[in-house]
Amino acid sequence: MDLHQAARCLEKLGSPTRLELFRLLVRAGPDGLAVGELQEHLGVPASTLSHHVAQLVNVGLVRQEREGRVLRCTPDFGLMTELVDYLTEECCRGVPAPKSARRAS
Amino acid sequence: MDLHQAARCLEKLGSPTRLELFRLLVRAGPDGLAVGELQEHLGVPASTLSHHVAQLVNVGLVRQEREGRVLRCTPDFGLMTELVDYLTEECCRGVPAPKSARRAS
DNA sequence: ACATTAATTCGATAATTCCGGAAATATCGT
DNA sequence: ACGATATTTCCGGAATTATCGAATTAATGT
Repeated sequence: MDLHQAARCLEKLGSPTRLELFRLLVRAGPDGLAVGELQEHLGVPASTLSHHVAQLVNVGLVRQEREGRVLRCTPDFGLMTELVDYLTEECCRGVPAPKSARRAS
Repeated sequence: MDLHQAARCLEKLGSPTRLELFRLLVRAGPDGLAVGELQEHLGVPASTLSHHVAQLVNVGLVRQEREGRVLRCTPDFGLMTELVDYLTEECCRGVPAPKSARRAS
């Protein structure tokens, strides 16, 4: 994860609607949620929601898989973890490396 | 840290310029950096930079303290850590708590 | 008071994002 | 083929954000 990818991910998570959307997916179990289910939870018009979902898919934080008429959305835990790791490593401690607890890749 | 505060912070970090700016402050030691020093590193016009800094100050991720003619900027490690913790807790694991409780809960 | 340096605010323009209804596409059941 | 459901794409307007030169405020030294 480099700075530009991190910024793109942060930008997309930096909207209340999209952050909540992503949080719903994370908490929704391994099957994730269909777009329609997201819509019920979030209460935004279909086209608007579609735009938000597309942006998260675009940066890779959400994956979509067709299942009949339904598009099932699942979060990419790996990418999200990379993002959090980047923030922890690059933006949370003053000194380059505190010599202890250096476990991340 | 609630969802809306997290979204506001993420939004402001979600710009390459501001993310690099914040990263510079984090890595700059306890005295942080003056706005002018940031400008040298980032190479962006003074007024543009001032807006970016102001946005980070606005959400509380950066503090400013006057020191003579110079405005010294320092990152708020506490808030940044809260943000990372929020993401870890709310957006990184599918199940509410993975049974083997980690340290803070 | 004046000049100098540091940084912000102003003002105007350009670019981007957000939103949502209407139309289009995809899939399924009959 | 037709109708129903799920979702996206298209389109345009409204709102927001980005950019940066010029003017302005703040602090210091002479």
